Amino acid sequence: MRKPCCEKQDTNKGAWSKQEDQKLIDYIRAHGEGCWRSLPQAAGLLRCGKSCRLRWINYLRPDLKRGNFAEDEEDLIIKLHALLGNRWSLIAGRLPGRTDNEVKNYWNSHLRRKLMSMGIDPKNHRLSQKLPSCRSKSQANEHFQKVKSNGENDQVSDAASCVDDISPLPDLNLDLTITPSCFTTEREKQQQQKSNVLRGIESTSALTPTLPLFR
DNA sequence: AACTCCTGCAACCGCCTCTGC
DNA sequence: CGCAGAGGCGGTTGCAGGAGT
Repeated sequence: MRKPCCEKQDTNKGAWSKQEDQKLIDYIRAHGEGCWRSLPQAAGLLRCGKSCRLRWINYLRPDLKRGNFAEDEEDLIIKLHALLGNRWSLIAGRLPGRTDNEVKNYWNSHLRRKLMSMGIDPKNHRLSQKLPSCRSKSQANEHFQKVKSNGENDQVSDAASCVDDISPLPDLNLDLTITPSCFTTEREKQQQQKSNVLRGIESTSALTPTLPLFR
């Protein structure tokens, strides 16, 4: 059994109070982010470091854009989800002022339902009511077997196969270009390279996927 | 008005990855 | 190279508030 991230006794849990928020803000303004484990004690907070980090990143950071998602943000999330799967931090990285938690929540509460209501399987972005690009029963079976053998949880490869399989429909919005220059951190670049390898993309040059997106 | 059900979101948990030694 | 500690991430939970009956 793994050791807990911090001593569980003597730490507050649940919703943050205004005083706690203020302490965290004041401390980070004075000392900057980093060393989350020692931060609570230094800031006089009875919280674990992870909790402080989460609170700051998801709620207190000054550059956060709060409120409803714009239509273009929705589009981008759907496109990126088709490309990356549940890589919420990568997706959030493309949406200035949005956090991975926010994007994840928005996906689970709004976008997933929206896609389902349009007859699209939110897991793999395929039309769920009729199989795409299968002209005969045998082709459909073959397709089904292929999906099955890929495994349900392999969302990245699944999303990628969706890119391969689906022929463009008339009202699709297909404009998505991701170039390495937009990956701001080394970590993101590494993660993107990893996901490229997973999906069998060797070159890290511009990706211009063809994804099903309905407007 | 009271109750139940549903929805959205903040926060937690546990695993994975990275980094320094 | 292997280990341990810290940070980061995605999945899940729990609660508050709104909608419906």
